[in-house]
Amino acid sequence: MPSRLIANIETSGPLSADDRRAVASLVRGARRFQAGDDIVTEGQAQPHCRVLLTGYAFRHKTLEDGRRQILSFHIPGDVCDAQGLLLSMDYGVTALTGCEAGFMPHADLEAVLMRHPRVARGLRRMTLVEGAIFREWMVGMGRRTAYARIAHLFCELVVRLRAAGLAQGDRVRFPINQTHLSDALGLSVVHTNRVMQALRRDGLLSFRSGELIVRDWPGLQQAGEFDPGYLHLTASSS
Amino acid sequence: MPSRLIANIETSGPLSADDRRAVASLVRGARRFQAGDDIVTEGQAQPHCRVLLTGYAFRHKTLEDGRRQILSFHIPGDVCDAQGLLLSMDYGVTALTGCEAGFMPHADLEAVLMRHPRVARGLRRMTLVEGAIFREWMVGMGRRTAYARIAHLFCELVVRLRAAGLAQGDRVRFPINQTHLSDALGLSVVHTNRVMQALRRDGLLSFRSGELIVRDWPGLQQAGEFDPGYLHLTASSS
DNA sequence: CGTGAACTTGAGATTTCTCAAGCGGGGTGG
DNA sequence: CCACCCCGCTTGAGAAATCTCAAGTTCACG
Repeated sequence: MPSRLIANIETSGPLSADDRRAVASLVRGARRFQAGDDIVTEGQAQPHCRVLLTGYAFRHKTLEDGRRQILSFHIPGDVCDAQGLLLSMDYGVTALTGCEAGFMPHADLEAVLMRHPRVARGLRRMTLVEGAIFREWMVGMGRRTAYARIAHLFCELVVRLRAAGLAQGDRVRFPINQTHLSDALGLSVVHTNRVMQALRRDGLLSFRSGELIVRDWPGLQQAGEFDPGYLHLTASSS
Repeated sequence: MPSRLIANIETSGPLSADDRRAVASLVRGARRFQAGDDIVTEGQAQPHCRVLLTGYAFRHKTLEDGRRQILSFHIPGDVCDAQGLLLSMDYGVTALTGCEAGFMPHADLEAVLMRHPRVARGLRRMTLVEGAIFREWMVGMGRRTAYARIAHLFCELVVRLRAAGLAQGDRVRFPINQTHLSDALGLSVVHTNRVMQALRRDGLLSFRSGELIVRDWPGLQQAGEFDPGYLHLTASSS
């Protein structure tokens, strides 16, 4: 069932049939969520980790006065709250589309980590890649203009979705709106809107109702100073 | 020797004498670095991970045109490049003061992770806390003003250094200058300077030649919207 | 046909940046 | 011992990026 999760784990090296079986039986009870539902609520402890099976979601931290920072976007095969295994949850995860998420009971997960070192290593690698993406976002928010930041995010999404086989050529269906975009990039909606217009005007992309079409891939990469290395999509290590 | 590292690992639960011995014999050859030296060079693969034993350091990504983003500050007991074990290094680590760093050969580290689950869990927890700090910085850069961002960073440093026993009451010796500060917070040096003056004027802190004195701790926390939860300093889990 | 969400526009206010220069102390060569 | 120099801090002033508020538009949907 959780074949995308298994594929993710295997980027750090192939699993044995037994490893795969262990992961498969670890993931239970797929539950459906509607767009906008909380999959994981900020601050609330859970006895299991959630794995996204289908659909999209995003992680966020929300301040008291409503300011929100989106921390990452999740695609099928991502573990939403690996953090919950050892730490309290300091962020929430919300469904971006209707989606299905399975869960992995913490105790069982611990047992698998213990008995299946290749699985443990794969999950470790996934956590590290996640950290690498956080760092790249930090560079964007700290040191890139709005124009470059938006271009960069779109490059990242396109590359990730392509790698997961969820893109159709230069076209990607990814249902984020300009509010999500602003919250992910630390911009106001108005400014995001204006910069998006500039990106369109410059012929780099089209974007409407959740569908992104890349019109000029080299141009978009250049505008976003995008180098996909940090996504560590190739199976090899250093 | 690497007692601070062991203490860090133990926040996720006590180690056995055997575990501790394993960690101790894993860490080799302390090497000295001068302030400004690269401890880990961006993009360069290494056969070992570096552990900071004494002194301070910081992680950063540097773009071609010189823009730099500081990603985190390291204190004794931190592993600088756990990432290198499984992924190529997409950031560099530079000494902030003269410091000593030991190394843990990757192969030996893998072996310890395999044979000492409590150590593995401790390191896993350390990686997760690191991620939590990244996320909090993202919130700062995306959604907080310069004033709050600076206050927040100082709160974080004070709390971490206190927890490590490296603070003297409300006084903390931490040798960063305003350039480091700007690069960590995504600000220009000029603006950082002006906001620092405002923080002093408001009676929240004093800061000169690498020494920070907190003058009004509740005020500083409030100004930075600081809640230490994300640092996960208490030993317990969720 | 009415409604709401998302997108767009205008205009003025703020924040933050850039450039350019001056200041001050510690270290060094003469 | 002094002059000089460099680094980090500070200041001024104008420019650019980005934000806020407020309103208008579009489009899908019931």
